[in-house]
Amino acid sequence: KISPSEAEKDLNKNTDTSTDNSDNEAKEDIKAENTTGNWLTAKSGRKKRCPYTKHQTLELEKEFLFNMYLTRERRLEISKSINLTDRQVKIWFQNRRMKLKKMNRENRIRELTSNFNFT
Amino acid sequence: VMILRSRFLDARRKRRNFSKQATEILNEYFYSHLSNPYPSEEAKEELAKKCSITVSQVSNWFGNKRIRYKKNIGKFQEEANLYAAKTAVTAAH
DNA sequence: CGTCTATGATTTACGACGCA
DNA sequence: CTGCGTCGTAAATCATAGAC
Repeated sequence: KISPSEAEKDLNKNTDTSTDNSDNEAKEDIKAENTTGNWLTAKSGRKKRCPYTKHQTLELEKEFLFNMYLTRERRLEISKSINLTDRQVKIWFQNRRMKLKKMNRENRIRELTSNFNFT
Repeated sequence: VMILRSRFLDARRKRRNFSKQATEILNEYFYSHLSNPYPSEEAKEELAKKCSITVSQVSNWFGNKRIRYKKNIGKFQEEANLYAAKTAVTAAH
């Protein structure tokens, strides 16, 4: 439960305890280099985000409507038909499922709120 | 009732900038945790409550803030100093 | 009032971790 | 070990509130 993505943060983590009391003075040095911690470490070698065309999105969306999860075969067909790599299609479906989950969460809350206000 | 209902539902559709107080609270947290501005899920919930926004909105805000701050630290220097001073006072007492 | 820029939200792409 | 699942995020991009 505590685990969620702590790993990545651990990499950037610093000892907060040292920050609290700190013996100032040398602060300037520390500050200049470290105030921002390492969290701004850029991710290396990542592919630049490339917005998909309307056609690609539409096809993906249609397929998602048919099934939220893809078989390897289907994934291959689709990626080929819309000119995306199969990795991109895999990731698109993962992201799409997360989006759906988020939408459901919001709808649930909204409904509760509506009832509270109007019934 | 239905009118009020639809009004409420519509209101939610348009994006509004957050209130000044909300932005204040978010910035205070951001600048007082500048070395690691990644609130935990619990912290996000608390911030969401204090700001009267959703946890998702808190996440969006931090995501945007981190990347925009990083992209142009200079532009945020004044703001950073302002909140640093403010939290210093708070901490002082 | 019309231009723009700042701001909140959404879309790609991963890394870290999980499980079978 | 492979391989695909979720989760949280970076970074780019979108949409348009709002400042000017």
